[in-house]
Amino acid sequence: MDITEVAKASGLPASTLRFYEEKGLIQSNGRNGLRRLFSASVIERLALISLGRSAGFSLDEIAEMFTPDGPDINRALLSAKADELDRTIEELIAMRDGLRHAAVCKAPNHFECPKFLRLLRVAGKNRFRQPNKLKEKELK
Amino acid sequence: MDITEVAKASGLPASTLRFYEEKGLIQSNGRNGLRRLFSASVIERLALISLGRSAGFSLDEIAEMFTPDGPDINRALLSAKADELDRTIEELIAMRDGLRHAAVCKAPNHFECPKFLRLLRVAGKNRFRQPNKLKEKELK
DNA sequence: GCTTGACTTCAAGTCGACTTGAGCCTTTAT
DNA sequence: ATAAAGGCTCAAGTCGACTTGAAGTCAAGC
Repeated sequence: MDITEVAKASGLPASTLRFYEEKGLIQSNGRNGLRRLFSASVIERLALISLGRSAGFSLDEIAEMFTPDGPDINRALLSAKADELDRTIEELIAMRDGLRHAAVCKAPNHFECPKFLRLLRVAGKNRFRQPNKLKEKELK
Repeated sequence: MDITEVAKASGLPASTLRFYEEKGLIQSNGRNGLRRLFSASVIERLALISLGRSAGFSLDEIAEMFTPDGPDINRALLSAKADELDRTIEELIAMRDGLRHAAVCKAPNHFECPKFLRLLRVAGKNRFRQPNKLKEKELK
């Protein structure tokens, strides 16, 4: 497959594919003149990369997982991420409940509402970095 | 309170407080010489900002919420974010289950495991940008 | 009176994951 | 034969939320 086909099949722009190749996340198996040739299996690989990204792995972490240096490093890492996700999920649930409440709360000032204050305490504990916002292009 | 007290009370570095002030997220009420003076209420405000960040609002969005131009813009926005969080939570739950499964799965290749493939499909739908990783400093 | 240390401003740097641009080379259609 | 389409490389730019650095100001203690 050439890069455009891979781009279409995966939904990723060609620039990203080149970038991933440079990072060692995918390989092209040869060239046709200048042009990269990919085997069809790269699609699954890309799906796996998407999956990893969605689960919160960085590209570097994903790259490591693809070159198994140790025996069970992957499994340990996977479990650890699952645990991490678990915590994140609980935080988000508290957050969601708080938002929903705040949206309908009658109290003139949220600080007078005990429910809200409880939420505030939860949130205070979990200050983690947030994703960048999506760009227009990525939204449609 | 001076900036160091606020920093201690809020857990945020002074640089962040200056940055927030510049962005209009907080106000200092006067100076002692050059030095900013803050009223104690800034602490609650900062907690609210933290809360907003944790819930996925950008600083700009938070700033907007603090200057209510419309009547119920806040409530609508809060509800919308709650809905958004709800979707995110479901995705993360699928992701977590998938990771947990992958960590113990016996299949030599995950692509041969139906459970994993199902997860892969879910993940494929939700490619959203991920947070930057935390820095050392922020971890401890 | 002079150092020290905490504050100040303003500009520039950082992080990760890409994207964009400039300038070149090839294949394909006219 | 020539031009458009599309791939190539490499460097630089982008995004948001801060952080860092240089250079200056100021009050307090010796």
